[in-house]
Amino acid sequence: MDTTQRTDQQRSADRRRRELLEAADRVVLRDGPQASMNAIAAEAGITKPILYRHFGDKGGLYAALAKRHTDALLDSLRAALDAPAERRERVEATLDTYLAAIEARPQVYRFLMHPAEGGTATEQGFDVGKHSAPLLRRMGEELAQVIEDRLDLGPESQQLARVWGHGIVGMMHAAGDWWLGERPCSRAELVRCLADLLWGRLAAAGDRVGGPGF
Amino acid sequence: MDTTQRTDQQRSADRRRRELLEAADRVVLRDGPQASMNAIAAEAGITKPILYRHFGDKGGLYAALAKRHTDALLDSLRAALDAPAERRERVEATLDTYLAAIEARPQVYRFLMHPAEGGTATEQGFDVGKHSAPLLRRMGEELAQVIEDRLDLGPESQQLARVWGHGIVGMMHAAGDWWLGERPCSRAELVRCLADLLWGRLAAAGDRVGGPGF
DNA sequence: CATACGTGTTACTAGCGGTAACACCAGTCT
DNA sequence: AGACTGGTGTTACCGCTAGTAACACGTATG
Repeated sequence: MDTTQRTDQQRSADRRRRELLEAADRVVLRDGPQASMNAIAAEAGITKPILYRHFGDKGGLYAALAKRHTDALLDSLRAALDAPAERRERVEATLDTYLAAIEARPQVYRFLMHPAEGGTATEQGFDVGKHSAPLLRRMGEELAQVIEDRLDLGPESQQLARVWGHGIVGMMHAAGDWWLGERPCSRAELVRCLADLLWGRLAAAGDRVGGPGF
Repeated sequence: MDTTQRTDQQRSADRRRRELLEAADRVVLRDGPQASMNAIAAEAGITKPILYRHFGDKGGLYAALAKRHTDALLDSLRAALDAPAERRERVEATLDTYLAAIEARPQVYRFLMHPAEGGTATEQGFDVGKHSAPLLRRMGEELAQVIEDRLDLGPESQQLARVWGHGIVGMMHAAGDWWLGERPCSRAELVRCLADLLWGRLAAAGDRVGGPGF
């Protein structure tokens, strides 16, 4: 039970864990969020109980899987957000990075957004949104932090930043989801439209003739 | 098999259908989206096969259920959107209506947003967002229509309106979801923050001292 | 009376998430 | 050597789900 041995064991366990996650990744990429534990175990060349020993339950496995992808996406978003350019350019780069990511791997994106939580009715309480889409929450919080750090918003700075963070992320997400399904325009056009919205063109637009205006 | 009799039968079937939907509503309100067909049948005082004869499968029942609530919510939103007031007031009223609805019945809201699609792996294709949240899509499309009808947005009017419709709905949804979970402020404050965002305060805000600005 | 039909049931299948119980194989202590 | 311990793996099972086949009752029509 000396240190070296325990390190070896831990390393071995970690490697196994990574292998299992990669197998799970392949299956989820193939079958979508309904991938069964049986299928994942088979893909990894083992049987179910091993999965359960490593990840506790299906939620644990899915959380581990989601964390990998979420971390990766957040890294690219941070890079776009931190680039040395002026505000509008950076906003557009961030939007474009997100949209490029969901465009490149729609199955992964779908898995992250709709984890399809549990079959046997665990969790009874109606804690809305608690387990819904951790990726959206994390993106919202990160963006809120960036906004609060860099913008001067007066006394209610923190509250505004958090609302805006989650709001902007939601805007990006919903628009991206719709765009991915219908492909009504190019990615660049979508980015420009969204940036225009954030830049207040909605308030600035004139009423159409004959109506009371929106 | 004359016309009168067939009408009678159809009316009877429709009434039964409505009763079943109301029972399903109660169960979903109590158990959340994981409500089982067994539980719904028991609540309605009948057994499973009858449910399947009426709705085909679980997806069919859920779709019928979702349509009722979606229609009701969209009606209130339309009312707020059509009220005789100026643009900003109307936007705020619409936001507030939506937020009040999800605040009043979080279980219904959650059911509408996360239908928890099927246990046995139906649908193999990776049609992202197709089955995800029909409510969001419908709200986005309706808002897009209103925007296009009433605002003068120049040559790319239609495209801008659709992007904005889905984007604004997504913003409202994500912010609402987060707000419902954390309750960081009052509903009125949230509405004001979101309206500020739509009114371009993000672009207008000054940089914080010492940083390059967001 | 028989025949069709709508309404309801029981009893079942196949598959899911999750677990208990057992087998094997390494290294360690006496 | 021989017992003992801990990690890795298995088979076989439980309780649950969605969904279905097959059968039973009541009721109008020929």
